[in-house]
Amino acid sequence: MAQKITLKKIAQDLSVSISTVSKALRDSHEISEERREKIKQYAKEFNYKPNSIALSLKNQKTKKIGIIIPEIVHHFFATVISGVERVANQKGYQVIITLSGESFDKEVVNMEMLANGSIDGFIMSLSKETMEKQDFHHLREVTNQGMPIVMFDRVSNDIPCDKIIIDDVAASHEATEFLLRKGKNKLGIISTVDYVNVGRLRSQGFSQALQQRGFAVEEHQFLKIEDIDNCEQKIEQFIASNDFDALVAVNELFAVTASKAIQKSGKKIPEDVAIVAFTDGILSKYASPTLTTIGQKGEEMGGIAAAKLIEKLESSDHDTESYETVIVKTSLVERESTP
Amino acid sequence: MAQKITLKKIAQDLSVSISTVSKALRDSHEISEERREKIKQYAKEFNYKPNSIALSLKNQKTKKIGIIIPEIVHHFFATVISGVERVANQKGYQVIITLSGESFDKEVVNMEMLANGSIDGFIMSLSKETMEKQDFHHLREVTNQGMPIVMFDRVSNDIPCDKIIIDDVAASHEATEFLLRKGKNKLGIISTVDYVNVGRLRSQGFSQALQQRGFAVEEHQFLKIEDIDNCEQKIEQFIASNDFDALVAVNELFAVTASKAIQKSGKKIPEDVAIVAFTDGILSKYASPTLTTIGQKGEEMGGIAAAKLIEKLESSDHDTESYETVIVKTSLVERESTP
DNA sequence: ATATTCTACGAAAACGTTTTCGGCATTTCG
DNA sequence: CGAAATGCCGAAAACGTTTTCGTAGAATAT
Repeated sequence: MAQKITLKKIAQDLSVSISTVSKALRDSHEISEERREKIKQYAKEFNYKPNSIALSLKNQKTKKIGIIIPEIVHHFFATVISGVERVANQKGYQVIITLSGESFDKEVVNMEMLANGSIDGFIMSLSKETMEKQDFHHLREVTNQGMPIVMFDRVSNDIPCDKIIIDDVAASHEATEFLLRKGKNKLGIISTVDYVNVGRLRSQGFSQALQQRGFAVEEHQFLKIEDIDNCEQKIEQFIASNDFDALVAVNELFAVTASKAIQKSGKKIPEDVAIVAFTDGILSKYASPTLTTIGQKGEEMGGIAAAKLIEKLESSDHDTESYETVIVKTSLVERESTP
Repeated sequence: MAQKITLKKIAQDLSVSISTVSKALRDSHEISEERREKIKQYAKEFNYKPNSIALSLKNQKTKKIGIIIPEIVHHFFATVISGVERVANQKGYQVIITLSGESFDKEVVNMEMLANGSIDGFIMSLSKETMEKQDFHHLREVTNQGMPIVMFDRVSNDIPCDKIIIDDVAASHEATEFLLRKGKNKLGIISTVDYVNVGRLRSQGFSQALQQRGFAVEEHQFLKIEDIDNCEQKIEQFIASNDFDALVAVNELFAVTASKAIQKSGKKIPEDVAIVAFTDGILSKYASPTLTTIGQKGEEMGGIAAAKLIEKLESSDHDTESYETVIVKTSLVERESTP
């Protein structure tokens, strides 16, 4: 009903000019105290709030951050968003989210839609398809226009920008070493296909730890899963055809699926087979048995990403072009799935 | 590096007027074919895309939808967002997300920030604090300005707007009846405090089903949890001090916590105690045993919410003021926690 | 030849701000 | 008393679009 109130309307109603109203509301000493008060009171009464679109156009800043992630229903990504939102909001920024659904095309389209003035900068994690194609022209286009990007988790070395990652190799190394120290010596890893960098790097850390301790590393110890939806069969087979006494899984889902398969086969966790999973999410906490995990601290990563982006946005534009890669420490959370 | 290209720049470079460029790019027959082609080619070469902020200001439409939810790390809310995003994107809209963190104040602030021109309409679920306070002035302010709201899940009857909910009473009734049919007759429910409407309604459905079958309904059968963080102790105590053979839980977390407590006490699921949980999320699917649930279809709810909102936004403004409440059918997903 | 209709383009307004500049009226200073 | 300074306000530009309107010249019709 009540029309949106603008400076113009206030100006008309009070028979002054628009500039006078604007100045009064911004407490300019150019306006006499009497007028200033009258205008401010009127504005308050009608609940005037400056139109943010107009401000964006004027200032060439939107105070909005664009996020592009593969899926929001993955707990890790949800925690990252949560972290981004927290620090962004606190610094007066808002967050626009789009989902690539692991599709390259959708990632490109969403990126283009956001890049046309809707936002000041990006925070993103690449889709699986993008990782596979290694096609980053859309990112390059955006950075060429001077719009900053901060990448996290699934990043590309081809793009110069700030990056927030965990040291996947080191974390996987640590997890593997942890299992070895517990006396396990027949290890396997359930990972993703190699073009997903986190999968490749975690496999690498696994191998490193074994070799360093003088263990052989053979192909049959690696399961690389492409499609998360029907991983069950592959995992069961992987377990049945090997005599593992410990497993590393690159995500919770693989871990809990493996856990169930192991228990179904009559073996005990952690006595017969121990498990360590990446991503300390809700599943690990509530599975039976609960899972020892490598906490990825998504909330923290999101917070750092937002802080870095905003810092770049608010620095006196492009004085120096330097990019940083922040490595967030992981933390091993011990639960029931390891001795 | 390369500056953002605008109509003005194209016009300068090609020595024509801004309006000519605009018309040419929109394929106006007012411009000669020769010029039109030249301009279009130039625009394409420099990858011109109209500035969306300027368009928003001009058209008084942002093509953006604002979402306010309590938390994003709750799987149900994540699925809703996923649904909203899907249909919004498909219809050319983008999605801005803010989180209330169950806080009234943050809900109000976020709402005010978004209402100043940033978006065309809201999709939201109320924070717990807002439900408790029953203070909806911020919603009323927004609707008074003619901005449409669609509420889902946690809604208020005091606000005239479209609503997307499940029939909590009926669903809870159905779940309870299901347990009774399985021969269970000592039932309990683990719910939230009453000011959260879903908790109250689900308790109500539970009672109804029991009464309809001639069972007594006593207070000791109800556990109402306020704080989700340390629900464990309360649930254990609830189970220990009652001799239930079946439980209804209003969310997955309560259910799996109860499940663990029951198993710890040496009882078997579902033989000794059966469990039905609300919200068919990831936890139910992977818990041990897997949980029979009432699927809430968050993705679908989100999709419907977005469709309804966009329909309202694109209808010839305010011809009729009619509001609809859509009740999304729930579906009982049988798994191992019931016989 | 004059009047009318096209064709093809540009000027300008509008969306809602902020800010620079200029100017009138009054006061202060020399 | 004249000049400079000050207080207070409005006009206008700018951000990037789209769209309405006007118009100059050419083509057509009378």
